[in-house]
Amino acid sequence: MADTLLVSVAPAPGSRKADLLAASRRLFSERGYASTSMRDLAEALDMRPASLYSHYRSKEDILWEIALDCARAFHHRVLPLAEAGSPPGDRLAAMLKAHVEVIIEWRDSAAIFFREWKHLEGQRREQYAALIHEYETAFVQIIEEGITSGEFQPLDSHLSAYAMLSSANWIHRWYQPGKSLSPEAIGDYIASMALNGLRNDTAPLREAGGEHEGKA
Amino acid sequence: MADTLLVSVAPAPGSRKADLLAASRRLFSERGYASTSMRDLAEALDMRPASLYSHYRSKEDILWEIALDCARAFHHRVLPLAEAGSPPGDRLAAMLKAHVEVIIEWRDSAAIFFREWKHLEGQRREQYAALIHEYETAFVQIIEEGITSGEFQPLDSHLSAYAMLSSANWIHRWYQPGKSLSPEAIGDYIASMALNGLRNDTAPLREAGGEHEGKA
DNA sequence: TATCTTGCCTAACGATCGTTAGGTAGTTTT
DNA sequence: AAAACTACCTAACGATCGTTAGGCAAGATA
Repeated sequence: MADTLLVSVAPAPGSRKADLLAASRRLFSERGYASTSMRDLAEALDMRPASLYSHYRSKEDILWEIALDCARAFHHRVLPLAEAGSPPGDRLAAMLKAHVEVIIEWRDSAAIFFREWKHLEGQRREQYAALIHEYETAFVQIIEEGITSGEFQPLDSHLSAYAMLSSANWIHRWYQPGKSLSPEAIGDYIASMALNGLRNDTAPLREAGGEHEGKA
Repeated sequence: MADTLLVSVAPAPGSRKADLLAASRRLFSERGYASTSMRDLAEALDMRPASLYSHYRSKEDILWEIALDCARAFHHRVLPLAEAGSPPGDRLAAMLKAHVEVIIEWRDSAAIFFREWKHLEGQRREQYAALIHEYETAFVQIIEEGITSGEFQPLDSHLSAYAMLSSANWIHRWYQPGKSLSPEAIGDYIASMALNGLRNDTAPLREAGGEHEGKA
């Protein structure tokens, strides 16, 4: 659909433009887009604010490039895994694991993929919302496949997809490279929890799903 | 610890101050704190910007009150459920369900509990971070109880707690009253997914937990 | 050598920000 | 009836915002 958006045009590594992108990713992610001024970015790069406009025509142009970069990573590395021929559970686990790895690898801009893109305006915002919707739909569809085949419980597919993606999307809040588990181990945990839950299957089973249970 | 922070001093319902809080909750949640100006708030209430200062001494004072209100709801309605005498799995399910219900009931300020509090400064920010940490720790501890008793799999307790809270914290992004499921049903889904996972237990079992599985 | 381009600079524009000073009409308290 | 308080107002302050105009030195190109 919006595939032309996803063709990479990354600046040369080590160039001043790449430095600007890196600093923007970090500051937008830490403080938020609205709370990061062009003067903040300039200071981080030891430049004058006006000089930034030699590389980008506006603050929103920077956000747009960062947001697209991150969307590219998710689309290119996760979505192809939806199409393998294995059972839905295996494919979903692989997708979740790849999703987690992208989040960790793109730590600084993952927050932008989830949050800060809302500061885009007009057509860009609509295009980006479509990219995100397309991405989420891949998870919804594979869950529906699994429900149809009987491999998954007949839960609400949208709610399930949002729940498992959300559980991954918070990683950038607490992940610390070196101190936390490896990206692969975290991916395995998240995938396992989404598919098998926290409960130990060898313990006495309980009824699944949901009626009420003693609400105040 | 910071219990005095959690004593409610809510303004009378229907008062102008309550209107201001409601408008602030909605706008801070929709656009973010930094992108909402005092003039925006004034316009939403059909007032002049300066008049807001008859009710609050600063913009941050408004954020602080909203953030505390929301923290109160979580602490008062969820944490007591951690202390019942039932098995960890049952208590955790009840806590998650209550957590979801608070998120939905406090839809407009839940985003502030999770995100916008970072715009608090100095001592307030530290106090609020402590409140959130205290809240999360209750989930971590009950998971550790369940692991010790053998009811839960021996997964990382912090990671598990963050993952299940996160899966709930995204609800405010898509929940639409009337159109979505009831808060109770969503709470049951989230709790069931966290404990039992998506996979149907009557289907052929797979190994749980986490080693690697054929990464590219 | 002459011209063009690149990447930075100084200076400043107009808009918008949170906030304050000072006033006024209506209500409540003394 | 006098005083005090409440909830709003007009006007404006200084700071900061994204951005632009115009210049200048160094390297690339002709």
